[in-house]
Amino acid sequence: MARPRAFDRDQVLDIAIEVFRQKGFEGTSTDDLITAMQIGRQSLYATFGDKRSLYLEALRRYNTNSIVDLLDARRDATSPRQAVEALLLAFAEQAGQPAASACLGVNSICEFGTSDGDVVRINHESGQTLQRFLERNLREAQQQGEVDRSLDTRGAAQFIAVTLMGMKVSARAGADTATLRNIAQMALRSLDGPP
Amino acid sequence: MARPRAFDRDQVLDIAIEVFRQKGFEGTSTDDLITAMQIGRQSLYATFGDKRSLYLEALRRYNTNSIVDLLDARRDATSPRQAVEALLLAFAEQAGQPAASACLGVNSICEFGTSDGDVVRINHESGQTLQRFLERNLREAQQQGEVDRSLDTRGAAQFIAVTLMGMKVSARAGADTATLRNIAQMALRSLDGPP
DNA sequence: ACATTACTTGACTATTCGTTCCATAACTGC
DNA sequence: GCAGTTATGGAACGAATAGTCAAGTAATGT
Repeated sequence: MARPRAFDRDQVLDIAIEVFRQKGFEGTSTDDLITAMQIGRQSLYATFGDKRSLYLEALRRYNTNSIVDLLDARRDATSPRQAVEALLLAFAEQAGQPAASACLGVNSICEFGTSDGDVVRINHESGQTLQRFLERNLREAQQQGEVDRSLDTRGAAQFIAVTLMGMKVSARAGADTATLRNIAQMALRSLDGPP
Repeated sequence: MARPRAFDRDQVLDIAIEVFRQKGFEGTSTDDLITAMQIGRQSLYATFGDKRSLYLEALRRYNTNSIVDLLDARRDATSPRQAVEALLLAFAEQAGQPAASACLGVNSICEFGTSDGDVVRINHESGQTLQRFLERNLREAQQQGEVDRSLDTRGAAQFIAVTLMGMKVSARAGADTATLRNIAQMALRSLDGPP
């Protein structure tokens, strides 16, 4: 019917994600974006609306993919506790690499706080997804006796999620895999019962 | 000798800190600064150099004060383990309040990563101070049998520090005091020995 | 009182910002 | 190949940006 796009939408969106991860929202100019994405200025505005819309879409996509990657790590786990362990350790492995880049979700929280309702909503949603996964696994692990029976699984799931955020900041500050792995293991200790 | 400043340097620096905490480095304009600080543009440049210098000085001062506040929470503690507990719980109390604002240190890590050497250095320094405090207390607590004897105190101290960072991001996302307190308590569980 | 010093004020520059306009190019269904 | 439709490229917009300049003003030591 009409002239088709000369670029793949998702492909250039992934590039935008990478730029935003490295420079943040305010730190990224539209010039940075079109240079990295290798598309014209007009194409950017026609395809994604304005800079803010592009950022929100990038954040949505990043969070979704991020959760998928995270949950994918548990595929070989043979027990619910192992699933949680695998998630944390796989993250340590990946985020500790020198070339690893920042978490767009954590960055957006730090940059916007609670001032931007859309950002809050997007992050809350993916936060809930992770929370549900952790809580379900911890409950099951509890039933199998893999974690302390007296543990509040909801609180424990929140704790694991917060540890993960701490690890993300740590990784952004340059922490290596060994350090992150150790932190993951320390967090897992708290799931055990009292002496 | 000559006309004295019409404003208190530290006082307006504290205001700059507050602005940077809320808006980040890139998100803060020099207009934002002089408006909030209530000083003239020239006074800002004459007193603090350029925007970046002001930011670095704000970060240095914030980190120093932040550590002091944090360590001050342990003054009533009667044991090394209690000191660590008091630190985490006092932070939960303070950061969970609705009016609490962001941690400039964590924000700077997220915004700059490892790209700005000065930022890295400043954060590293205060990170080390906290790390030393935690490690010393955990070692002493270990000697008194308050924490697991087989624990690697250095790794445990790193873990506590990372948990604290996670709590900071959590608080920035809007977590309340009760949630943060629970996370602190979960982290402390990991210091106990195995069942 | 006066000279010296330096703070203050506000205008100013040059650049960069996000966004839009417009003419042109490219593709599809007929 | 033509008409209709949409993508593209570049120029241009006003607003905002970080930083500077120069003239006026206030406080101090002598």
